[in-house]
Amino acid sequence: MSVAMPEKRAEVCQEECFHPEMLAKAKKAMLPEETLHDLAELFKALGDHTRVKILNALHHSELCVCDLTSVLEMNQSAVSHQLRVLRAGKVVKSRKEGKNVFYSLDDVHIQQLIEIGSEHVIEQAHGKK
Amino acid sequence: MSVAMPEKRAEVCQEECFHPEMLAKAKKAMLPEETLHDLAELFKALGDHTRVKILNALHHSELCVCDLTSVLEMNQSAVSHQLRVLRAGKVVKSRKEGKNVFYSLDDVHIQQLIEIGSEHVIEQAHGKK
DNA sequence: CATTTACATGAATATGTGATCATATATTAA
DNA sequence: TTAATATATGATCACATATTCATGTAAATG
Repeated sequence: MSVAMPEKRAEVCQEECFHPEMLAKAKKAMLPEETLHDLAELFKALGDHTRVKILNALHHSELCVCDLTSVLEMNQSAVSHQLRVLRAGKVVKSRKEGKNVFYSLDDVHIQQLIEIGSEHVIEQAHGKK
Repeated sequence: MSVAMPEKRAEVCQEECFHPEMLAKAKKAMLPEETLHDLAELFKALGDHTRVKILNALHHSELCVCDLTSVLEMNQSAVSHQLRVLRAGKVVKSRKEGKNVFYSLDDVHIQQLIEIGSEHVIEQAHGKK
């Protein structure tokens, strides 16, 4: 095979994929590139075991870095590095008080994301298989 | 390093970090490890530019793979690979019809995650700096 | 049957990322 | 000032992951 085969594999199916109106509609309803980019970055910031644990710990109240090292049972450096990612992704905010820095969830959206996400995975875990 | 330095750096701050009750409360309220793990995997599945774009395209209606290659302007292989990740993470579901496979968001939670996440990043982008 | 179409997937590669170690900075105390 | 404490951060390394290429598979069609 593959000696003189100029016919490349179809990059897009040729039958207009059954419902071109839906396709056109979907294309029109796409969020702007920048928003999609930021959205991916947001979820990427949430998409790590350590960071999810941090957010879960911050769900009810602010905590300082060393509180978090205690909850997570991880060393301070690792926690700080992850907090940096969460700060950069506007997922948490920080407040300095003396030698301590207190972290909390950035806003109610983050709380909602954690809550809805938890509901989802818990539902998946229980039955519904 | 490490000749006679018994004094290791404090792994946890020594003053009980100002509010030990909050700490105890946070520890108690932690979701089970398994849930946190699944939650991180869920967000990880959402945390990619290509996959966010796929979910955005699927927001209003199901689409087949080649519809998606058209919306994303990516080759079919790359799209299929990402769909596999979304399937594994229970983010989308699929339905076979003849030669085509139609994908749609798994449930309303996923829609909500996209909506709330979008709100968040749009708010961040507009002012509020 | 053989061919085409729509999709899935293994391998390879380049890039991204998390934990650790060492160290820097800032705040407080002595 | 010097020392100690709380946190931040650069460098490194091991590992994960996204895209591409090539190929496999299932359904429809001739």
